[in-house]
Amino acid sequence: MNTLSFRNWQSVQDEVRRRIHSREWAPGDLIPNEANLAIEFGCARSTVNRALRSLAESGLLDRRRKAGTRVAAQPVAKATLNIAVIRHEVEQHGGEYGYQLIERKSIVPPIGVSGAMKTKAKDKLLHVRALHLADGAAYAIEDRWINTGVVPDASAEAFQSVNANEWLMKHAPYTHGDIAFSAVQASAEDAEILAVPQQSALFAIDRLTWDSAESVTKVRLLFTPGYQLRTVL
Amino acid sequence: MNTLSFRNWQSVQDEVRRRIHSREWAPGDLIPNEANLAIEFGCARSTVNRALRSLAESGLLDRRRKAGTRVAAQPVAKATLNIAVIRHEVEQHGGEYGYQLIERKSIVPPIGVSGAMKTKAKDKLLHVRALHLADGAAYAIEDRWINTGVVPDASAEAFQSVNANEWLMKHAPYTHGDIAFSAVQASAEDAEILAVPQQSALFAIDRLTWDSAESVTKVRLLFTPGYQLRTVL
DNA sequence: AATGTTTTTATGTGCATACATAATAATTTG
DNA sequence: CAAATTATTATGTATGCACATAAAAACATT
Repeated sequence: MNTLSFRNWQSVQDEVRRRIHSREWAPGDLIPNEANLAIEFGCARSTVNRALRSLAESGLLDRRRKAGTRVAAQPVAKATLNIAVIRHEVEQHGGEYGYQLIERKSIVPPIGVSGAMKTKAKDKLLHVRALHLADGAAYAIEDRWINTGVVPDASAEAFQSVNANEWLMKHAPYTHGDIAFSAVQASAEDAEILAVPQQSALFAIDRLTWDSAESVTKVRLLFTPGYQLRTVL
Repeated sequence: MNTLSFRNWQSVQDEVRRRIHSREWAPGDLIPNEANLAIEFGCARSTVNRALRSLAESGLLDRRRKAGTRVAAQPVAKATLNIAVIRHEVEQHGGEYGYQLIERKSIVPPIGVSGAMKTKAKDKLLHVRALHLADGAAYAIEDRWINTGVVPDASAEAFQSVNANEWLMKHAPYTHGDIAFSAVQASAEDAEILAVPQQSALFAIDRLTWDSAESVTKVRLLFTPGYQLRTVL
């Protein structure tokens, strides 16, 4: 075994990847510890650490103190999606972005919404419905609830020409959120707005964002048939 | 300005997060450089680097050499999805996992499939269709093509009791892949197999994995209505 | 044998220092 | 004045060392 020299963490990572891929280190196997790998690779332990940590983050390795590092038995495919701003998404595909407000009013939301947003059942929320267009054609319907208790400025905004997503991005900070993807059938109204057959399968993104313990906004985006959300593994 | 002491990278990260969240550092703003932050925080530059690098990875900061670090104007919501093994997904929800082979044969695929998999148009591929069950009820249909040129062992496997995904995980390494999510209408056949109304909106996951320049497998999973893929931001 | 305690060990992190690299800014040159 | 050249600067990374921490393993105790 000639002590080849891997002088940077990327090449160490590549070498580890290669060994896993070639089954030299099979799924479930315990691999040598950092100190030994450092000796073998002719670099500092911190360099090995950097490489292994990065691989662990991407799900290829499982690491535990004292227990050591092993090749993930089930490389849980971690796909990182970039939930882009719709404007950018449209423009990136060479289309011209358009926006159209459908409805905007302050009302008491259905119990499901106030429940999810943890607002008082009788509190009014700002309801905004709008249409996103690509080259003049419908692209996605947005149905949004805004917690004006948390974002009072929203009450003064018409959302006539500014879309709510971009406005909120600038004016309302959030700490975390959850997001869900699903497939839903187009309602009669949705189908008409999107100009697609009734019962069409629409791709839905539901997002709920929070500022600490308070909800900021809840939004559902319904995309026209054919929409795909893609990423790499 | 009292020099508070942040002795670990997590707390530095928290403090940076706080400043961004409080708009002390607004979206688009250039923040102080690592060296100065290190002085202010009373820690080493490498600690600051660790914190900022991590924030950049999660999309909250944009960093460029010499240009410095700025708060992302559009915190591109990066959602990391864990595309779990179906068995685990079912079992995690407290269900009993079941598997059922529908069809398995070696045939010349449609031109769309050989094109996507970059195999010769006349080469046969192994086509496997199967059903994943949760508590005896249909959960998802799997429609898969396996490149037996790359995974010859698959020809000898019946996939009668072992599902193809788990078998491939163990026997076929891959270097990368792409994945796409979409909504599709159930075909008559799919609807029957899944025992759902025709034209139901189904959530579809299409995955294509590669071993260097050669495709390993192409699979489409169609989930029963109501399926949601969730994650946090 | 079951329980609690101590040791051991591999990863996790912090620090000081040095140098690499990319990209901008300043300067020189034609 | 435009183009090519040379600083300058902020991030990126490698290294050696020290110590922290989680968890397994060994040991002692009841």
